[in-house]
Amino acid sequence: MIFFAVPSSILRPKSTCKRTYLMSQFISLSSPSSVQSLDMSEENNHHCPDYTELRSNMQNLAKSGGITKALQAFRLMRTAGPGKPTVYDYNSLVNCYLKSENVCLHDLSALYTEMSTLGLYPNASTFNTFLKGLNLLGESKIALWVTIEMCNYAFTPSFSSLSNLLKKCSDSMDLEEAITVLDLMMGLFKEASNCLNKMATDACYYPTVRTYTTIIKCWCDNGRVQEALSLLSQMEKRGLNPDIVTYNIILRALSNQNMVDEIFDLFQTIYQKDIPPDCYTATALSGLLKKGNLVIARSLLRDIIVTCGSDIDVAVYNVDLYCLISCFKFKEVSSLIKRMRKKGIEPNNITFNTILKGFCESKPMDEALEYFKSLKNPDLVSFNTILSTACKKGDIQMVKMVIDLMGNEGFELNVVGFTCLMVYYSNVGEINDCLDVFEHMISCGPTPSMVTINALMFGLCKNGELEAAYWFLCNLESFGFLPDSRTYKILERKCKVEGLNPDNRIKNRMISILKEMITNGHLHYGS
DNA sequence: GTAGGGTTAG
Repeated sequence: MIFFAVPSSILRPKSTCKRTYLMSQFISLSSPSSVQSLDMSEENNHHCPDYTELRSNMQNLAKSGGITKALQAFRLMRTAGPGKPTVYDYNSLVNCYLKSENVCLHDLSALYTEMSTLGLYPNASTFNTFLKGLNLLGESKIALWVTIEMCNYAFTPSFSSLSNLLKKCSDSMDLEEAITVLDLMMGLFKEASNCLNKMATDACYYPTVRTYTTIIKCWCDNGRVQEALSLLSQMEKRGLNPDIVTYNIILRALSNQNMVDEIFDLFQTIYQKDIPPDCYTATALSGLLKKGNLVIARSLLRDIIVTCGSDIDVAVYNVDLYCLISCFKFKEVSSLIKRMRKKGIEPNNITFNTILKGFCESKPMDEALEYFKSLKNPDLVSFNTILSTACKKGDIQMVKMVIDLMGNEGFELNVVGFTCLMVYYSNVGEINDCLDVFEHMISCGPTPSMVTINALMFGLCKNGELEAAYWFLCNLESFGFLPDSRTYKILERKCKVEGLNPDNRIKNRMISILKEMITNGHLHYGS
């Protein structure tokens, strides 16, 4: 609710939005036992506010700037059930307070203290929200303290928030503080290589193949394959020979990014060095399959399976199965399963879910559902697979049925399920309901992922809400998210379709939108 | 007893 206050206001009329059957169903699914009777005041003895009502009351009090009453309302939320209020509620409290016209350091400090009093464990958004408030107040010294506290909690401040802080410190000639911020900015980017260099100069801590591999994995997981490759050559220069584990990690990253030439080079190196590939080498190719490079992936996979001989495990069979299904070779699926069992390898849930996905993508819905019902132990991924298909097809009856079924089987919607629902709503043009789902995630969890963010970005663009999409992109960081390459691509593509120059379009639109938001009192910070 | 790797859903 709070997170999306601005774009919602762009999209919606002032009247309250409708709650569909589906919305109430999944909200009750995500917080099944949170509704309890509670007296709010003596005059209101017969009224029993639920969690949503308590939260809304707390938010309104915080927005009006009455910090004492807002904190009382926040504490009252404890009566709404175990685990309440959540850290999301707490972040919402702080965010609402920042929207009031009475923001002062004393109150902000009282709010910070409340976190430890109630034993709440902060998340990255908690710190980003406080930093936003301190930025608003121009309190750079305290902002630096909060940033260090954020690092102590093992969260990483964004580069731009550090950059902003650095500017503030430099402007006020706080040289010592500016150097501290600069130091923090340099851990973000140079920590790993500095650490390696320091280790290399000290014989006692000389980095090993495993040390390098650990860091290479970190780079790969963050999509920084080029850095990973340069680290690979650095370790070789230092006389450390990468082994199959190192190569598998790099191969997986290359495969995920569809870097075919580099994959061939890597295989050439592996074979030249006479390092035999293993099961992990085979499964590292799944990214290539997902990118549609079926012929190359299958040929490499075949070679590996021949080399591995009888050592292949269930994961390799699953990737092989993925190949068959991607090539629509359903008739060969049962013989593969038979081969697995003959070798004493029992198919697992991943095997069945891979087949289910195949049914969902290339068979009529009733056949997919039939296969789903035949599963002995469907897990959350099975449910999400069928839910995703129903959502993509815009089949509301099926969506309802799957959600009801999940509830009956004791499964709660996770971030993937919620994202599927957002996709459904944006596909059928119900962008307000899509926003409702997103607001629900922000307020009550589960925490949205970058896939969720991009699904929303896609939904906004698809429904012609470019202004909201630009606003959303430009404000992501303030709320603890960093746009990835896909986020930008979605906007770029939309601009191309409309024959617009993305740079000018974004720039001009943003200026006018921000001006309008400031005029209307929606935006209180940054610019 | 001690460091690093994979396959299914958004």
